[in-house]
Amino acid sequence: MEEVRRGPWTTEEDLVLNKYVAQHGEGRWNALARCAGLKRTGKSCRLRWLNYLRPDVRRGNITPEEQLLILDLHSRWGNRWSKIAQYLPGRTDNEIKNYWRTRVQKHANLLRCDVNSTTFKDAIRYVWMPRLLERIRAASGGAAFSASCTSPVAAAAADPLPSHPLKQPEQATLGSETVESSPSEEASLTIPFSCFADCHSTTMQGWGGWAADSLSLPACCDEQGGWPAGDLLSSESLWSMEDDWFMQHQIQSYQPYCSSLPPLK
DNA sequence: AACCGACGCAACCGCTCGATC
DNA sequence: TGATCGAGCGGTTGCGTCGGT
Repeated sequence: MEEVRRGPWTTEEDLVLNKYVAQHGEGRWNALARCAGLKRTGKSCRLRWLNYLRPDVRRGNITPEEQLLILDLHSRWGNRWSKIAQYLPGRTDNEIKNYWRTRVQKHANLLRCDVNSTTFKDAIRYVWMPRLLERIRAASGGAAFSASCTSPVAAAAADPLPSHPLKQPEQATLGSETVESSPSEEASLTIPFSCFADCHSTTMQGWGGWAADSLSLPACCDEQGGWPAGDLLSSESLWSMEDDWFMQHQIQSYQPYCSSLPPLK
């Protein structure tokens, strides 16, 4: 029994795997590993291909549009990374999972609340996501979104304030492809990748900059590490951390979208 | 320049599920 | 119907990098 290689893949191994998949296609990974002469497990080959070698894998920072989508889909489905990844072309479940753990959970820690707590979910929904919408809208000038977006997220980003005619399409769409959806769960989900592409050139600094400013506010937390007592949105501390424009428009504009979401599981 | 801790990402591990026999 | 195997998923780990001291 030949020893199985572990650890980082070499360039040579990548070339072999690439060549073999190009010639024979994906699947039957154990057999592939054997036939290609790779001293790796089938699992390892599959993972390397899906997460790194696939030609359509996207690299670089998660864009604000992608962040918004991740937050939205995670609020619906939880840690269903592969399912979430289906709606972010070129992004892998591993990448999204890493993003969540490194960025989102970090902010939950900074706020000293559990990432699964209602408090943090509310913060995401009523503070973080509206801020993302604001940033996306500012970066795109609004026009890029309004042309092609049909998702609630995109509609909320594209529509002039304060009205948001939220659409309820029958099926979810992935770019030009239709994605199978169960009516009860995903009926209102249409993902605007065409408009995402429009906005990719406006990639911002990412999570660490402005998001930290808007969420990492220990002063908002009480001594137990939670938000101050009372309703999150009416908290004086929370109000004071956002600018007037956001308070007057963003939350108002976003709430119809939030209320249109299917119940969280 | 050296050290050190935090961070981010690639890769691994254990488990589940479905197909096949 | 149970055993086996391949594939996929979510959680976890290990290591390289980078910034601060």
